[in-house]
Amino acid sequence: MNPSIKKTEPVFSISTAARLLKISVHTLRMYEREGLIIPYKKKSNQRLYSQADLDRIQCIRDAINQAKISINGIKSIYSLIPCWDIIKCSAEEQKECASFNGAHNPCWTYDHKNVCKERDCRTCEVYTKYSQCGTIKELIKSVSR
Amino acid sequence: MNPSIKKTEPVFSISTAARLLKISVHTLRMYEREGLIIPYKKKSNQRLYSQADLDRIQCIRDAINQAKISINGIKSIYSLIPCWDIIKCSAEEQKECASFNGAHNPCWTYDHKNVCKERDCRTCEVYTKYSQCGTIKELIKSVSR
DNA sequence: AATTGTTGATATTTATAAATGTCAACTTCC
DNA sequence: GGAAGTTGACATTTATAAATATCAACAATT
Repeated sequence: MNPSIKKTEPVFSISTAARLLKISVHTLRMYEREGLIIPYKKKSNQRLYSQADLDRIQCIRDAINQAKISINGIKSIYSLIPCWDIIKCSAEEQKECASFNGAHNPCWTYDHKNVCKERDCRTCEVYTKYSQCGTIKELIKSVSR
Repeated sequence: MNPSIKKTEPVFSISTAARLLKISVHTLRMYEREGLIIPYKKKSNQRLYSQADLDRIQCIRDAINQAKISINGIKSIYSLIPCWDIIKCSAEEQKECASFNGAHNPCWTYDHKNVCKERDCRTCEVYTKYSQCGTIKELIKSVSR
């Protein structure tokens, strides 16, 4: 891979991404509809994927096909990411946050308020930290004493 | 329910438990084989279930049938419970613990060493804290700063 | 301006997880 | 001691999640 291109740079069209991952464009759109991934969108509404996106999607595929975790299972796991700790939102903000209060879907699938409002979920640490497989437990460890 | 009987007292036979939960005995044994539940075992190897067991199993069924989380998904979620924090095991002990080191199954499905060796998983807080649905996120919150 | 690719929506197929069925050996408990 | 219940192992069924297919409207690329 060209090292001058950042891993987070959205450069692959949906058909290229599908070819590289050996899946169909339908599947890629399905994962997006389910809230598992957030591809970059051009002004014309067309999707672009970065290498980091591809890595993340490969993890999702491994979870589904090898680990046999259902899509809803993956969403539930994502919902356990301690976003409130990662972005250090205040107790006040936590009080009116769906993610903090027992949500069962990833935080980036909800409407945002407060600190999160200013953030782009696609580039937010909460979303990007799971671009490598199996990092959620590490995340939990790092926030626990 | 008779209030003099503790919720954790193993009193229901497998067929009674199945009838109360409206499922088959096969399903109960399957959940056990998968490591989702740990029923009490008589000396003769026959199973007994407590009210807490029934509550827990109902949560599992809701996760499978309503939330559409696969059994492997539930196992993965259980594996995220910060047991090292709950039972306060030492850094030394963590080093040689499968659960601490990226396990993808619940800690109670592994062979135990150190502090855990003395514990009965069935009564261990790590296992019992999820007898109420949706408490894992609360657990993660409570251990994060 | 013509070809190739993308969009979202709906319908269909397929792969397989979850749940049952069946069995013979063993317990339990009137 | 005999009926009713339980055990584990293996086979089978069924319910449905995941993946594809098809479509007409729109965008991009040459």
